[in-house]
Amino acid sequence: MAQGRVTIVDVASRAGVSKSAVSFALNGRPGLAEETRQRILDVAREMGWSPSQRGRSLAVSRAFAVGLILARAPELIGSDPFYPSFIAGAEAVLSKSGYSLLLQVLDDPAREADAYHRLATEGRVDGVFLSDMRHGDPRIAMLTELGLPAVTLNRSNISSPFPAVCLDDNAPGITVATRHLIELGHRRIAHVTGPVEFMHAVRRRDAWGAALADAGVPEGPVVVSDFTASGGAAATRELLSLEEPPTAIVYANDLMAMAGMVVAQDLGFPVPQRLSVTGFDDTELAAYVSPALTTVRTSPFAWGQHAAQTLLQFIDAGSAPDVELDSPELVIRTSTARPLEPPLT
Amino acid sequence: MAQGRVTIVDVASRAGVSKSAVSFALNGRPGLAEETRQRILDVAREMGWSPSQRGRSLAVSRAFAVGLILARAPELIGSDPFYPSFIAGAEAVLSKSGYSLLLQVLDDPAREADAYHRLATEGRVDGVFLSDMRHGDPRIAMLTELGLPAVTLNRSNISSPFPAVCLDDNAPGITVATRHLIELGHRRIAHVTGPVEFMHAVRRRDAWGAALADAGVPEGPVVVSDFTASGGAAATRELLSLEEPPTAIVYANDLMAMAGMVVAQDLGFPVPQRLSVTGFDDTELAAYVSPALTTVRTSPFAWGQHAAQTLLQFIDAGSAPDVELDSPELVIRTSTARPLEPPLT
DNA sequence: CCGCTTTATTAAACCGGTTGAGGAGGCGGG
DNA sequence: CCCGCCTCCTCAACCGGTTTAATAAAGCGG
Repeated sequence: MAQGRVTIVDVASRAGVSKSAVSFALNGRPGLAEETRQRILDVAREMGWSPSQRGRSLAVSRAFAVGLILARAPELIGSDPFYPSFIAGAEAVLSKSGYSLLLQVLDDPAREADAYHRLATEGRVDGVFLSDMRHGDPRIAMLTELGLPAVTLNRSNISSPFPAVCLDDNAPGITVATRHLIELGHRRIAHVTGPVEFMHAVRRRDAWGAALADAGVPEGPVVVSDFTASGGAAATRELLSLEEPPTAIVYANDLMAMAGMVVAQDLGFPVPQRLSVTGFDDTELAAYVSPALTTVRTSPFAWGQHAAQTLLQFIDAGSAPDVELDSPELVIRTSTARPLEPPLT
Repeated sequence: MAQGRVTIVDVASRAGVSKSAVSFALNGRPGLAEETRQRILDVAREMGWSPSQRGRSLAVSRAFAVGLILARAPELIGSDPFYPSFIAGAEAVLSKSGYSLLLQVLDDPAREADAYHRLATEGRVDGVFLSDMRHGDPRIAMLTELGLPAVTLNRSNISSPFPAVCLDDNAPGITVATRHLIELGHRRIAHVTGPVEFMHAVRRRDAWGAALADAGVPEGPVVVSDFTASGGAAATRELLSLEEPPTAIVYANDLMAMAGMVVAQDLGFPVPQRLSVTGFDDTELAAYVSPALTTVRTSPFAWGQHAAQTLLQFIDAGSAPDVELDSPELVIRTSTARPLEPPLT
């Protein structure tokens, strides 16, 4: 059974009307007697018919799908809890609107341009999410050229015709984390950042620097890392081998912070007694390591929801306002404390 | 510019041939002069044309996409590194074949049936991955009924018309972890498992039990948990409050194990001196916690690759053999050691 | 009872490809 | 010289919907 799929003409003939009538009924268009509409819908339900997305897509020139392209090394994707939650949030609003999410994962960032190009020319999607914004991000020009709608997750540093949905774009999360350390009395505060090609990495770095400058605290050392546990461990080892090791480290994500804490304790820097540590993300595990990690709680789920909402609106209406999500909050746990020796003021 | 997309007829007229000719050239069908074929392809490339997936899909009654439906709570998805890696692996082979991955995330497992139904009747996908197999999994009957091809990730306990791609299906990973603990001299070995509706949870439990029975070691206590850090912490607290606490715990994933280690140390059970711990997954962080976690290394990426390969073959040919991936390997680190007091034999 | 408007419905074109049947031209064999 | 066949290519139908324009029927004022 279920050999030949049931199509609109099957429904039409069963209901004794033309296929146009079925289409009208389905899409709630005016010009059909209420009774007829009802009968058609009843027959459709009874026959278990849903309109073929293929036919529909072709007719209305829409894919009813949006794309997300991840151009990160697979192992990095796995450890970062951001995407799954973001996707869950986006999916929640997409599926409600009959849209699907097309996910593409690239190991080789060089093939990224090609991937967007194909998504666009093949007409597989009506729009895309642009994540991990970079400096002078080339994807913006490319998508403009292709005529493919997009939404950027936070802003790039170049002007863009696409709406931006921002969460912690100016890194107030890092600002408040840094301030927290300053208030505790720290004066040698280091920073472990992500790859500098990412906007969010430099924004966080800048926010950290500005918070220090505001308080008249000299800028501590910075190590550029890569968001992985091994990178965080290496960066920490580097910082703690300095002649004057920092008394606190602001990490750009939880994973590096958690790995860093272990390294610190191994090197004879108990946390938080001799080293305070802050993370970023508030992954579930952060509350269950020892000491529990003080970190910045972001809400990727909400971010996904708003990004999807904005993207759909932009696709529909041709324009959509930027969205600024609530600043993330600092979750203070036990990985931060006053420094052992008070600073010489 | 880019107003009207370039279509097959544009290419045809530009190349001075019919659209059939263009189609033939594109799909490498015989019956075209080599020179003509080349000219057509040149024109197509020059005009930047890729065939519209919409038209193609409709004509050949194929979606050129496969689906993955995740019916887990969003926060659980985020912390589990399995899916991102699995998806990356699947994507690697899918995109090579011109297929896309449709990802759907459901908060409410009750809506799962509906989701599969729509995917099938709307014709959005040509097949799906079935993950997190459950006892007497109802999805198998549903998909059979819908005529939607599928591949199951490990087997269900009911017969299935779909090929299964198995990794650690009989949980040899847990077996070897348990044996490792037995060899170290442990005699009170507990187990923290995932929700029992999942096949893999009970398979792991059974493997643990069998390994103990094989060695003539009495079965230790079992706590059913939920794969989360908080669940792992709670389970550990429960186990260590027993009158006779275990000297070792086999956890069903790393996240629970890592949270469990912290709880243990807090309760005065230093790891590995008074408690040995094994995890499952070998997440990146596992090597960077203290003590470093002894765990079972699975390869979700390879699993994704094989699953996609098998699914495509099954869609194409109507049948595909089951695949049995290599058993995962035990990575011995420092969270396991001989028990303090030798057991009274 | 006619012509005009309004309402309910349908026929047919269209979206952009694929595909089976068929036609034009060249060539070899009878 | 004609026929048949092969090669190369085109025509037109088709996939399953949407949408525009046209038609049939009904309402209505005069």
